[in-house]
Amino acid sequence: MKIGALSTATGVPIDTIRHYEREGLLPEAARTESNYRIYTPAHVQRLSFIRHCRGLDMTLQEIRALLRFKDAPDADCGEVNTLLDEHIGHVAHRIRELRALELQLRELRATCRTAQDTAHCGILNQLDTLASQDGPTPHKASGHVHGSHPGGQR
Amino acid sequence: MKIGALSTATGVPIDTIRHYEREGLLPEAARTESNYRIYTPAHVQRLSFIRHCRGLDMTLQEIRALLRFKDAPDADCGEVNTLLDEHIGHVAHRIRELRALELQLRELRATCRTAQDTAHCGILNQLDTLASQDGPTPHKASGHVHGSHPGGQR
DNA sequence: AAAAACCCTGGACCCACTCCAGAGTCAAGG
DNA sequence: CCTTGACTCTGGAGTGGGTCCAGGGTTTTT
Repeated sequence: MKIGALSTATGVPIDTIRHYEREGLLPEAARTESNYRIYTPAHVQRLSFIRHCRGLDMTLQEIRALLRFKDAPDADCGEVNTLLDEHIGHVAHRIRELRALELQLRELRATCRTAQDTAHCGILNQLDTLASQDGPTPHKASGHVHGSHPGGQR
Repeated sequence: MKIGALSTATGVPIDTIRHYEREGLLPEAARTESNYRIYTPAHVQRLSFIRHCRGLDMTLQEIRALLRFKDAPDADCGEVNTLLDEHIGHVAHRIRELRALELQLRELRATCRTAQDTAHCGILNQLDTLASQDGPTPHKASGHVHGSHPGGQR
């Protein structure tokens, strides 16, 4: 199958497939005479695996590590556990952060119940006041779970 | 005060201050004869405001919008509410996603209690099996709250 | 006067894509 | 046979929110 077929088979955009190949997650595909990539069912399986891991919010690096374990069937699986435990830790950490955040935002929102002019807006005033004390700082790479906005996807 | 003083006063790295200026969040500072930026207490206040909003995980775009409202004291504050409500929505949405994710990850982790060789590792096998059905896909820009890994910070 | 500390600009880099330009390839229809 | 359109290729740029660096100039301290 060619790349378009792999794409529809897995639901993964073509550009992303090529990206995974460049990043060494998918092995380089065989080529036709006209330089088209040719994929096998094994590729479908591997791509689905990658995609599932991405769905679990793992980085490509983590997935690469997981794939290395998969490719070395005699290796110790303890490291797989470790990797996963760390990932769970990051996710749990980020959830706690976001919950604290949501609470703050709701409190902030409560300071403005009705629409008035911005000069008297409780929200803006509150943000000003909070700014002169010092509230939360943008989260640094404390874990590895990032903010509330999607990355580079449009 | 010069940029270093502003940096220590607010705890915001120098590079980040210049970045905010380039992005139009901080007004361009006056310059000395030798082209050094000179800041006033008003800058400290504004930078703290920005930083507090970033701490609430708003994008620079959202903060820009908020600052526009702040700079137009007669404008309708209803839009501030709307902006905040949307932001809260995104955060709440991402929390739900991450919770579902954590649950999945814990289930997955439970399939491998003890370290064996990877060929029999419940986790890898499980990921394979899940891959052939189809599980969750990487979250697209459904809200605007992104994944579990920090953005470009080292 | 020399050394250290500060400041400037402009550019590259991070992640995981996403989009695009410009070119080549291939199957179906006229 | 030729055209049209769908498909594929490569390489490069852009996203957000910074961070880091080189290669210079300036100011403060010793």
